[in-house]
Amino acid sequence: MTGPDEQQIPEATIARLPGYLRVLNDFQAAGVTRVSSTDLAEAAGVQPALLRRDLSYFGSYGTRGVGYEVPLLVREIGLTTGGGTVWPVIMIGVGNLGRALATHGGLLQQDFKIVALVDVDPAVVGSTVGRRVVQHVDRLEELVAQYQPRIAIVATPAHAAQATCDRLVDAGITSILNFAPTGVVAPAHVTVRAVDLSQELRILAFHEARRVVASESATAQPVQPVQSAQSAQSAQEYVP
Amino acid sequence: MTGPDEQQIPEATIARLPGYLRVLNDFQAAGVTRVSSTDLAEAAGVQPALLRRDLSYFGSYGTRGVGYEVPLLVREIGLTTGGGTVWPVIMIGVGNLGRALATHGGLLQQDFKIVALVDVDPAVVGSTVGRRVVQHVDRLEELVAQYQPRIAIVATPAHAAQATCDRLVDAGITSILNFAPTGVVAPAHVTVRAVDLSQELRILAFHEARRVVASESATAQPVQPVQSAQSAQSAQEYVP
DNA sequence: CGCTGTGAATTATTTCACAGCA
DNA sequence: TGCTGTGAAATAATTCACAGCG
Repeated sequence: MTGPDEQQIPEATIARLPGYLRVLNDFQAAGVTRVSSTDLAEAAGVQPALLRRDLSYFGSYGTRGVGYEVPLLVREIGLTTGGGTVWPVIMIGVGNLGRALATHGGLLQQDFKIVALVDVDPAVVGSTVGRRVVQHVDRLEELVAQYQPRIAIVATPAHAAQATCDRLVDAGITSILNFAPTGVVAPAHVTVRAVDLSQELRILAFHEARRVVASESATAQPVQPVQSAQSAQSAQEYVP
Repeated sequence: MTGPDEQQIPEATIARLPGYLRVLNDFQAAGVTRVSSTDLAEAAGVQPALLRRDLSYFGSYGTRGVGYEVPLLVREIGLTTGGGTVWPVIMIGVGNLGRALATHGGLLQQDFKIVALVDVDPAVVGSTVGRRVVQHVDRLEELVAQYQPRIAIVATPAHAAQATCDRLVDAGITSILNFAPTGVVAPAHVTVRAVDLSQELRILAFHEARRVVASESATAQPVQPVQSAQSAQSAQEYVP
């Protein structure tokens, strides 16, 4: 048994790293080579102490009295979050949303590459989306074996999501980004992240509904400082 | 004084409510009228105790020894998360992603309605997307005044996101769902939620990168190199 | 008896605040 | 001097475990 020494990086920290990387890239593009935790934290929308704590999990990349070297930090966080390699990704479901995602610059960025697009609809199979010909879902296992993706994007209708995920997991996929408007369960060794548009809207609606109540009843109290929830990621991992 | 009873509902709980509502709707559609915290929790992917705690913030909707009445719970959570009204929503940015979102069933569901679509691109302005004619962004303030939306969906390119949000906030928007691949800042009274696709992928990549390191140190057996067999494991130096 | 609702314990995350180094 | 890195404290979120009611 390997000892329990492996510093466990908090999930909350992990979820913030891409954000740090983004603002660091902006700084770098602007020619900034050094940045203090205060400035970086402000740009990223977190407290300076939290930023320092987050970075400290990876080691000492700052210089006391000076700050952090932007290029160094970009490289370190980049590597930590999987940069430096091109991750092959398979996408299941090429409807409106899938098509938008597949051609969306954000997903095609540097470190990720969609190696296969899959759908059931005969009207879609065979068409070209973002330079790739959409394959029939029957070939899913074959395609996974061929391209060896570890990450899959599921953009199927709700009713097909769970079955699709099961097949993906069986085929060897270990990370799933689920856009289907339904929850999916997967074995513990698989990381599942869900992005649900209507859920996000509901959360906003909740806050709006609260605001109405608050402003109606607030005559003496200052308006509820409804904290703005920056960066919302709902991750649901199957826990045994 | 209204007493100290105004229970502050944890943000974490709020984020889970839409998920509960979804599985409750599924149960209801399946004709289930009662459900125990254990069953509901399993379907929602949380622990039973957590579900009970979450629901307890809203009052006692369960019956000891029996469980929860599905219709009652659907109604309560629905109302809490803004159901029962139709929330007008304005969308800024009608590119591939915006178009997909606008026509996506999830967003058009029951409680939300896109009342205006806005873009800058002359090639897009004037076209019809999901029964709505895309308006020029110049009319943004006018449209907000006309339809009184409180919620806005921002699906512009990164460079336009902050300016767009500023205008929206000035116009009176108090909730923003940001799909632009950049962070935006807003006054404290505005709720901002961000959905960033590439960030989600990076979080998955982080976990994948970790898995490689973990399995390598555990079995001394190198795992299948990812496609371009270059240094996929250069990220193994984060052991402090 | 079975299941909810919840105080208490536990765990996770954030913030404070300051020692220590460049 | 100025800013990082981090113990210690504070806060938030989750889980345990069981009293209490239908």
